Amino acid sequence: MRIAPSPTGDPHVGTAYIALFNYVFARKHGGKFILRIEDTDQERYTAGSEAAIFEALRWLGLEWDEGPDVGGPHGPYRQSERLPLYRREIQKLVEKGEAYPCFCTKERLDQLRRDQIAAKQSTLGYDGQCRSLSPAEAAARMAAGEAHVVRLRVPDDGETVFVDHLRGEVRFENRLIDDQVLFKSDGFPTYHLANVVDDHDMGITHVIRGEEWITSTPKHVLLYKAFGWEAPEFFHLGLLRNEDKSKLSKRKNPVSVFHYRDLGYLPETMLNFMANLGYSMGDDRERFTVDEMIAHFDWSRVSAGGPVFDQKKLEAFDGADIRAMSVDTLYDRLMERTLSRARLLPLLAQAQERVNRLDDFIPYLSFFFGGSLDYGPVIDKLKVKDRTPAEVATTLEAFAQDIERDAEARAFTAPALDAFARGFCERNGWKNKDLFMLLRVAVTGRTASPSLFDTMALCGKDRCRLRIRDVVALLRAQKG
RNA sequence: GGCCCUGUAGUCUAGCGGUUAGGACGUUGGCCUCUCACGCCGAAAGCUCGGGUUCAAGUCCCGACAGGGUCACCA
Repeated sequence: MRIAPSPTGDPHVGTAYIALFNYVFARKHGGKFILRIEDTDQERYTAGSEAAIFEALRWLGLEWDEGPDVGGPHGPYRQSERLPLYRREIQKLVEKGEAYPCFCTKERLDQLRRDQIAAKQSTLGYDGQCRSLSPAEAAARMAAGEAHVVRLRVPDDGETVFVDHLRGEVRFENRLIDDQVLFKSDGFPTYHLANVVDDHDMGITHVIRGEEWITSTPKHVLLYKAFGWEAPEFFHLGLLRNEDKSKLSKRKNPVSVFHYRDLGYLPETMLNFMANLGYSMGDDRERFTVDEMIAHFDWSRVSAGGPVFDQKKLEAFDGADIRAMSVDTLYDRLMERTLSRARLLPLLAQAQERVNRLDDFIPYLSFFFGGSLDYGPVIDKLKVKDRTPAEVATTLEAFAQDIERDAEARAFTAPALDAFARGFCERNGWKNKDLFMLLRVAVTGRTASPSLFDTMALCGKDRCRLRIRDVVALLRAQKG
């Protein structure tokens, strides 16, 4: 069993969801739960997100047996550190004729795609131009240093069948499967190659992943066959959804595990809630621990549909669990996370300059805690001179989105936010004053607060994002 | 659009040929109560549609429809 996230942003609840099922299944059968980092995409790689994945999974208590930080007999556990292995394996495939080098340029492929779309061709894909290159010619061109990728030679006829243990037999016609790129011209393997090679090398017997992978599974099966390896068992879990049933997304929902952690949801409740999204005990029990789930776990009780991630129900579960604690335990939990010394100290430093009595600290600092705010008292402050509410909403939304695209601002530190916000105003023709006040009101619900960017940094990205989202919705709901 | 997956109340689910279709969130009525919340009791709300198979179908088969995913030198 393994969970193999790629470090490309904040740790996603979908990753945690899949991890839960991998973890439970591994524990149930005494197998190993392996964490492997799939960092073969240099462009999307973001620093720090690997550590964030560790943090998120550990917060939930989903400890792995082998991984980059804990080691194990199958290391290394980062794909970027396994490059020689992929090179060796792809070489074997080429020698066997199961894969071939392809010298087609990006431009030619783009053009090919456009032509296919223009011709209303139902099946898009590579036309196989380099398939028939003689080994000698290919070798010569490679020796000349010509840029190339390596593709899998997918059979033209027949079909590839595999069993998904949640759905039964799934069949794909081979002629509809593209000659997948296995090795990129930048010297990195693609997901398909790295995944198959690693799963085999690490002795992965059961692949539990999201339904989004189901259409690439035949490619993987073909790859196992090309290598002459036995394929693992496959289980594709339904995808977590937004309320409108589309794949759970940052646009429409808080999807970072840290959002839930930082707003004070209980990790064990998160786990129980996610377990209910797809798993059922069979009786009417829905409140259970991970250990109970492990003891009970059976694939026949897992449903294949993609569940909506219902915040309301999570909230209800969390409330019930809070109520079930002794006040003593509640105190400990609160101090340990919400009112920890580490968290409080920087907040107190901010309040110290603005507060006169000890008792005023808590009310003053209130906006650093909790989730959504009541904008009733400051509703008028959400207006910006000469701009429509719709315009303001769009700008706020763009601001929140663009932060993610900025390598510095993404880290959400005060100086980075400051620089980013100023740049954002310049790019979008906004006065600093206008945007800053708007943000202040959105994030704090007040017109007076500590320095905006310190405040945002201290509130945390997820809390800010939630509130900005709230304000955007509020503005859109207003007419005009 | 091609291919693939899925289809029980608004949402998460139980059901695996014969049930008054069960539970939970949400919604809602009431009780409790100085208020709110909690708690307790109750209610409304569901088998996507159409064909088969069968004495009998939410349960099996086929088709339609709907939703989702996927068609990259991203994972």
